[in-house]
Amino acid sequence: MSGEGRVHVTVGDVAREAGVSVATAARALGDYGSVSAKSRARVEQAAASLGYSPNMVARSMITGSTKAIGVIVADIENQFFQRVLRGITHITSERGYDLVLANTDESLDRERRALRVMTSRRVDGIILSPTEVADTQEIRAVAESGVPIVLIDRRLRGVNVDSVGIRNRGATYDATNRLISLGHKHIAVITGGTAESAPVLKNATVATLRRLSATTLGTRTAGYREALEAAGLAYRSDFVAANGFRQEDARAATVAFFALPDPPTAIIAFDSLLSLGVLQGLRDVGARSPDDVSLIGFDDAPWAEVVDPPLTVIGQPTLEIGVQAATLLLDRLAGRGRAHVHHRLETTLIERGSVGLPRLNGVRTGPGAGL
Amino acid sequence: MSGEGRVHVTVGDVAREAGVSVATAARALGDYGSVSAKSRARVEQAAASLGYSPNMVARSMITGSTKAIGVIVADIENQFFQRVLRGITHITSERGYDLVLANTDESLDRERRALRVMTSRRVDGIILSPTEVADTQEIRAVAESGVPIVLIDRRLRGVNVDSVGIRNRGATYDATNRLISLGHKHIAVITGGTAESAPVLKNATVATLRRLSATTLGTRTAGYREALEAAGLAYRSDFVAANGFRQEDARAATVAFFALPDPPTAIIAFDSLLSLGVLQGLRDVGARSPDDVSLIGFDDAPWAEVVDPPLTVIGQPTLEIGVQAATLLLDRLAGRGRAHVHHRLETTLIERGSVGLPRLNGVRTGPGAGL
DNA sequence: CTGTTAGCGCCTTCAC
DNA sequence: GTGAAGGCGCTAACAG
Repeated sequence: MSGEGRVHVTVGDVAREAGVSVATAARALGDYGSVSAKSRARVEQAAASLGYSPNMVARSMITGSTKAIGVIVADIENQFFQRVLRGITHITSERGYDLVLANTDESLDRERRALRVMTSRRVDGIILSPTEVADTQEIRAVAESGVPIVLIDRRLRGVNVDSVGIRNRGATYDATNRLISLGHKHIAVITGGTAESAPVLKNATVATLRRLSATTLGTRTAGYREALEAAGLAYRSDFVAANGFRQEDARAATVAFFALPDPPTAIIAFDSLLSLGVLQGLRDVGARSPDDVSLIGFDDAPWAEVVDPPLTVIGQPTLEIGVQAATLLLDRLAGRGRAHVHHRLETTLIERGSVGLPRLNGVRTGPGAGL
Repeated sequence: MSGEGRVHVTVGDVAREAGVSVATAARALGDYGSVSAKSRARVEQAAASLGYSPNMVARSMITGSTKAIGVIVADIENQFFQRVLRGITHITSERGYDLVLANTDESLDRERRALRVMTSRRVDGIILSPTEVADTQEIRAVAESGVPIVLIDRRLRGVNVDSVGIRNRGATYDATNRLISLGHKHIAVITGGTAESAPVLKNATVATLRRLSATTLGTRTAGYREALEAAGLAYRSDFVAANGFRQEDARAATVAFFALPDPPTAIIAFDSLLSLGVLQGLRDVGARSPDDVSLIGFDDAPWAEVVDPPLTVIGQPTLEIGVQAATLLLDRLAGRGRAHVHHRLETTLIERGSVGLPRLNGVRTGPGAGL
């Protein structure tokens, strides 16, 4: 066994050692109230010699604040959330808050559990990237219980909390448009949606998609559809893949696209992991980008520049999303209460080498030169 | 403002509502002791109608266990730690533990702070990836205070705690050997070390490197040096880059290699982010892999297969490292105390397209065919 | 500036 | 099986 079970030094111990009262010791140790320089010195010395470590759980109990922020992400392995996480820690660690982390893997059930964990741990606030089919009921309940929540990436209709994300519809609208302007008429999207959302993403009307904007995917799909419509291009549900958000799923979807009698000449992938899957799928079927298909990914990953071909992407200010989310939350905790806000940050189309003219009957054609 | 400041329902409230004593309510709610089915039902119903949420901080205070694990990683943005984290959550969430996360960015000071945070929060155990120049003093103190610690990735001499990592020396030894067998004589490494460790990594003897195996980098460098020695190849300190662990640093180091009168014909990068930097640096100087230089990366990233060229890597069982670390820790918490162990997992050289014959005077030569 | 006292919400004896 | 009382370590209020 490992020692005789953790015995901690308390303020009382320090006080005794320093020859002062618990209150004075606590004041010096907790850095509040006023303590004479002399007492403070004695307490600090006693604390050091005894190896005192403040007990945050006791402190939290009395102050009602844990100085902890709950972070619930949909997928830890996604580049996007890692950068966001870093943005969050930048702010929180600077302001003396620690993080309790939970991963939902896009599972609604785990999201609920995570929410309960955070409530139970009495975190001071929560930063949450809701799953696509979020349980607004539970989120709303937590928010109403008085724990500030900031949603990232996704916004939820009917839930009155802050949110930070990007202009999803505009981003895909612009990207789709870029492809259309090059002459592409057969543009497919890999949404990353799962079995639950697939029917909606594939068959709902644009109006419905926009209304159900609980989902990032819905909104992005809407932007794509709208660009198609604006250009008078036909929409085909078989060009919308929604078979999962993992790399392998995107790979399979890509292969499936090329099994179609008339494969798409361009593909937009809704996140960086999916882009990777498309690249693999392309290899599987022996297609080359941009010669055979143009490809636009979402999220500028560190590898985007060195893949073959260098990937054209819709860049999101990921770090900034985290920074803003944390700032919003901590400001609210600091009492600077105000109406709830929804920050929509801008994206940038970063053009590299994966977009070109459409290939028609084996010949590349189009109104202008490639990118 | 957001409501009148979080008022929580307590066991007392539930007890009153259910018409039982606090003790009985607490027993039903906390699921311990024995409660009649009837009381339990009434308590549960009262809890549900009141929206009771157990207060973990109060519970922790009395039980002495927070059911929380502190995870301290060196770099959240590194692929390696993300996978490890996922491995950890697999196990911990299943066994009812939550995670408190801290990032050190390879800063010793932040590592100390993180350790203090974890102590203060009274986490039940800690999983830590120590910085290269770890403060064994502080880590040892925490371990001796009775909080179990499991080290990941890196092992620390003189600190008596569990650790999980890979056979670092063997991995680089084998990789270097592979290159040597193809005829490479000028092999460089990008260690990712920083200014502090650079002099040691570049100039220490192999024996010293092995002894100071606090560091992964030291051990990896030792493996590289030993392979060189075994083959009778000269060691050159200007072939060892230790100018930082960021992508940009590796890029700069690569460019610097090619400014040498006789650039290396092969490069080994010590982690996946560094590999990416090398790839960029290669582009900067207009060198192609594997024609101009062979490249071996560390850690099989999701993008390794689709970069140009597909990257040959030393694959680590990252997920498994997390799983084993968490399992080790929780088993120890469960009282299954035993001697401290050091798990060294095996790596695999995954050969793809970035390794070939060395280029000599503009002509590729070597004993065999390329990979 | 300092000390005393009460109590945060829960679990744990200890009686009954 | 149930209830009453005590206390985990700390801070908040109030006197001095």
